[in-house]
Order: sequence, then structure tokens, then C-alpha cells
Amino acid sequence: MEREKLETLWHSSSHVMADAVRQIFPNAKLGIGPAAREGFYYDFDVEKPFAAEDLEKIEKAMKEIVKKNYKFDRKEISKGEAEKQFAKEPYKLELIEGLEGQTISTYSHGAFTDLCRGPHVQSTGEIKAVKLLRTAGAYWRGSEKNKMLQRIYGISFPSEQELQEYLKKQKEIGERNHIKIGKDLDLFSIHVEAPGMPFFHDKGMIVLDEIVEFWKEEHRKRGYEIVTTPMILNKSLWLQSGHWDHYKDNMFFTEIEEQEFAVKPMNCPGGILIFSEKRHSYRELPIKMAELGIVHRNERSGVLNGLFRVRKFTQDDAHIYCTEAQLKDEIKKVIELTKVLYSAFGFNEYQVELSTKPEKAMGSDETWEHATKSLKAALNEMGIQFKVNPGEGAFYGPKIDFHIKDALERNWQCGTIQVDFSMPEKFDMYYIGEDDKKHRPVMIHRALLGSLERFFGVLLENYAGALPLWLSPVQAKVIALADRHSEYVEKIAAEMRAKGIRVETDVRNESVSKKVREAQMQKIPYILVAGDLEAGKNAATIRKRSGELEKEVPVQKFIERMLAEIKEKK
RNA sequence: GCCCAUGUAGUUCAGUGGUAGAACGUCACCUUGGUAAGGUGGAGGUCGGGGGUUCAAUCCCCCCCAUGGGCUCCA
Repeated sequence: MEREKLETLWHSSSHVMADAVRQIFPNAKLGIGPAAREGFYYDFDVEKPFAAEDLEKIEKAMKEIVKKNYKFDRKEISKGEAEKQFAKEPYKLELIEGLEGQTISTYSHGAFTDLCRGPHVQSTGEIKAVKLLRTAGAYWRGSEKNKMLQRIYGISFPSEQELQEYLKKQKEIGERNHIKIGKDLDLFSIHVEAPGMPFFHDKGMIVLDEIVEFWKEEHRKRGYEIVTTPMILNKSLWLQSGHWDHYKDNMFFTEIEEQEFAVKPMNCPGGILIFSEKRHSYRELPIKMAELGIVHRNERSGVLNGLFRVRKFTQDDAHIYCTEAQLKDEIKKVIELTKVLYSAFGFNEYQVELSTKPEKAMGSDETWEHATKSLKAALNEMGIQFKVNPGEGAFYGPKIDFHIKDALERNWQCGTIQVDFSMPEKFDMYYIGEDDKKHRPVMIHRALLGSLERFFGVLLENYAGALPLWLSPVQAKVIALADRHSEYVEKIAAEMRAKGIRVETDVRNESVSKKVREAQMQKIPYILVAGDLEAGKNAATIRKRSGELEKEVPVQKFIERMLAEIKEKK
């Protein structure tokens, strides 16, 4: 069923849910109830938050309403009539107030009427399958200054089968949660002693190191310098950069010999100190300075989420200093690099957004226009589809964001390319132009993977833990059939290790099936089993992650194959 | 930060107003195996932390911490 029709069904389902809620909780005040990204929700102002049992009751009442197969009736009414009709609904009155001059319509089914633009399905009977999923608090009109209402999320389909398929898929998705994978594969852990600051174990570090090594190579190839700046810097720097005024609430502070210092939440001020340490000629531009910068941000406790949202993370940051004339081409180069990185990690689909000048902004209109045009032109010339978010840019410049989908279909901002007019001015940065005069460079901030931590999380969910060979923390496991094969197994593992392959052995006193099963659950790409058949021939039986078997493969030949596969993938 | 839920063995989870149980893992022994769990036995828990109610709290109440799902905010 196409998206549009489903959305209509979901929207209608939210009306049915509101009807059901009102039957059970007559005093519930109605907020809004649209179709969501997947399913629908409705916000209610109730005295007590809904409990799990309430959801069951509401769902049951909904099914009754569906059974009655009420027709949806649309009616257009005047603002006065609407105010009269919804006199007991404060939130609806607020909405009506905002509809000045527009057509006001209501939809009714049975005895229930809601203020609504529509459209809706013909009748409630079209909702053949419905399930209420969870409750959540949600601020009225999305502002934390407003009252928090109680939201119920649900899903519905035109058939029971589709609902069952949906639920099954959700369950599978839940199983590829990166936190669970991280624990199962011994990649990282999170402890109460450091909320939002994950601990990476050896196997997790192997993956991160591989990512970093590849990242550095691709950057060096493209003329980036790679630097590291200190994690703690004097307050004066943050005053100058403006972070003290605008970002203080998100920063951590410390003190050294009675002087105030801040733990960096961003890398740019440090990088600028390197830039400004010496004079630069226009001939040197663009200067591209990259840093895998560890930043700390004091995120509010409620937003922390596995590796997706943390307080300490590593940005694959870089700052590009160039002339306005170079801006477009530099942005194109950054986008090209983004594509190279994403595709190397298996992401070929992502959403691109362009955010333009906000109301409060610094820099002249002309500068903004030139920068925004450059960003747009770069995207267009690269043939990249994008969505424009008017007024969503940073106060210091417009930006392009890259969003990657996680297993739960949530979009996570990873890459970001931001033009900045503010920092060069605040730090009085300049280069010497052809005319022997000082000129202000344009600064581009960019992080392509975004945060290594978040990217790692998205990567794990994308592959359900079964990372490509070159990223796998353990690339091969060699299993001994019986005790007498231990020595042989250790010997071939040593040969592989000598060639740089990450290999583990399993010579435990357990059945082959069990050892294979465990290696398989660890998502190890290649499992080698050696027994009497193989030991005499310097061979092993190979099992791929897919379960496919290849008997008595000479070890040397297999090592070459693996090395070729690792190399090719990069 | 706000709303809701959760926190019990290394892991996944049962459970009860009279201080705990399973499976897997771990350890020992038996078994020496041919591609997703071989068998037997043992060890292992101040039931997230702190208060309170009670003769008695892991269970009921309050506070705190953390985690998850959302809202708001963000890479």
C-alpha cells in the first residue's frame, strides 16, 4: 500500500484512538493527533499518565469502534461555530485561534468529532488491524515552555497480516541494536561512573583504528594536514571565540593555578591558533587542517543514548581556510570525500539538507548569499538531491548536513559542512593577498563521519554486527577438531597472524558444533576447522559467515585470498 | 531538563512482606568430536544506592543514580 494511503489510514486511526480514550477518560483534553513517520499518535492532557493496562483498554475500545464501521463525515464551519463546538477543549481553541482566515473543517465518526483538515478513510471499518505501541510525554506544540501532554503511539494497517509483518520486523530491528551488539561482541561498555562516555574495549578499538587509518589516508591524499590540539584551553580563548557566551551551558570547566580553563566542546579555536601562528600567503590557500578531535559536551541527561548521543566524542573534524572564490570548489571536494567515505562503509543512501540564514545571524546579506549559493551550486553540480531548511543555519553561516538512517529508521546527522564568517573575524584571521594586503579567509568547518562514536553505532546496526572483513575485530577463528589438533591449529593461526590477519584459536574441550556456533554468533567472517583430514596437508576446512563450506583449502592459498579481499575492500 | 518504564548471578530473565531461582557462561571431571549448544557435578547474588514504614523489606513508601522509549536540544 502506498505511503499516502497509509498515512490517511493512520490519521484516521488517531481519531479512532481519541474517540476510544474519551470513552474511557471523559475528562481527557485533546491535543493533536496526526500520522507519524510510522503509525500515528495523539496527545492528551490527562490527570494521570496512561498505564500499560490503559492502553489495552483503549485498544479494545478502538476495535469496537472499527467494528461499528462508522463513516467519516467532513463539515466546514465558521470560526465562531468552531469556537462554540470546541468550547471545552482549550488546546483546540488555541489551534482555532491560529486558523484565522482559513477554512475550518471537522471530521466526525459516530458520536466523535475532531477539528481536522483531513483527509480520512471512508469509514472506521477500513482499519483492519491496530496496535497501540507505547506512551510518551510530549510538550504541547513542541515547546518545553508548554505543558507536557501524554502521547500514545500506535500503528495500524488494512490487514492483520501487514500488522504481524510490521511487528516481526520491529522485533528483528530491536535485535540489531548497537548497544546489545556492543556487549555481545565485546566492543564497548557504558558505566555509571561516566554517563555518556563509553569505554571502548580492545575489539572496539580495532574497528575504530581501522576507520581512523582509512580516514587519515584519504585525507592525506587530498592535501589535508592532520593536527591535534589540547583538550583543555584557557577561558580567554573561549571568550574570544564566543563559546563562553553562547555555549557555556554545554561546557565542562576546570582550573589550573587559579586560572579558569574549559574542556573543549569544539576543535575550531585550537586549530585557529595553529593557523594564526604564522603569516599565510594567498598562494598557500586553501589550507586544510584536519583533527580527530575529542570533544566533551555537557548534554542533558535525558538525551543520552548508547553511542548515538554521548558527552564525550571524537569528531572527524577539519577546517578549511580559503578565499570566497575557492568556496564552491572546496565544498565540492568535501562532498566528494564524504561520498568516498560513506560508500567505503556501505552507506549509499543518506539524506542531505541545506540550512539557510536564520533570523539572528552575523555577516552581511551578500556574504550569506554568496555562501549559500556556493553550497547549492556544489550540491547541484554533484547531482545530489537535497532538502532546504530555511532559517535553520547556524548564526555564523549556512550548512549542509548528511543524515544516515539507523536500523530503527531514525535519521542521525553524521556529516556536516558549515561555512563560517564569524570565527575568522573574531580571531582576526588573515592571509596576504596578491595586492600585498591583508584579506579575511572564509572558514569551512566539516565533520564527515560526524562523531566516530555515533558512526560506529550506525555502522553496527547497519551490518547487524557482521562487519565487512577489513573492519572485523576478529577476521578468522581457527577451531581444533580435537585435542590432538591443537598444535596444528596454533601453527596455522601463527602463520596468519604473521601476515597481519586478526585471528583467534579455539582449542577448548568442546564439540565442533559448539565452537562453530559461538564463532558464528561472534560474527567472525571466516571459521577454519582443522582435524585429521587437514593437518597432514597444511589445509583447513573453511566456513564463511553465510554458512557455506569449502573443504580442505590449503592454508597458504587461503591467506592470500583473505589478504586480497581485505585490500580490495578498501 | 521534562514524561513514562526499567534496574535481581558474568549475560538474558523468572520470582516473593519471612534475606532468592532458571537458562547460558564460568570452574572441575567424563567425553576426543567433522560445522549453530555432548554429559555430570561445583562455585557464583549486601536483589542499583540511601532513607522510611514494619517484629521482619529484594518486594510497600520517599529521595537519589543509571539505563531504555519519547519530548525538547544536538554530531
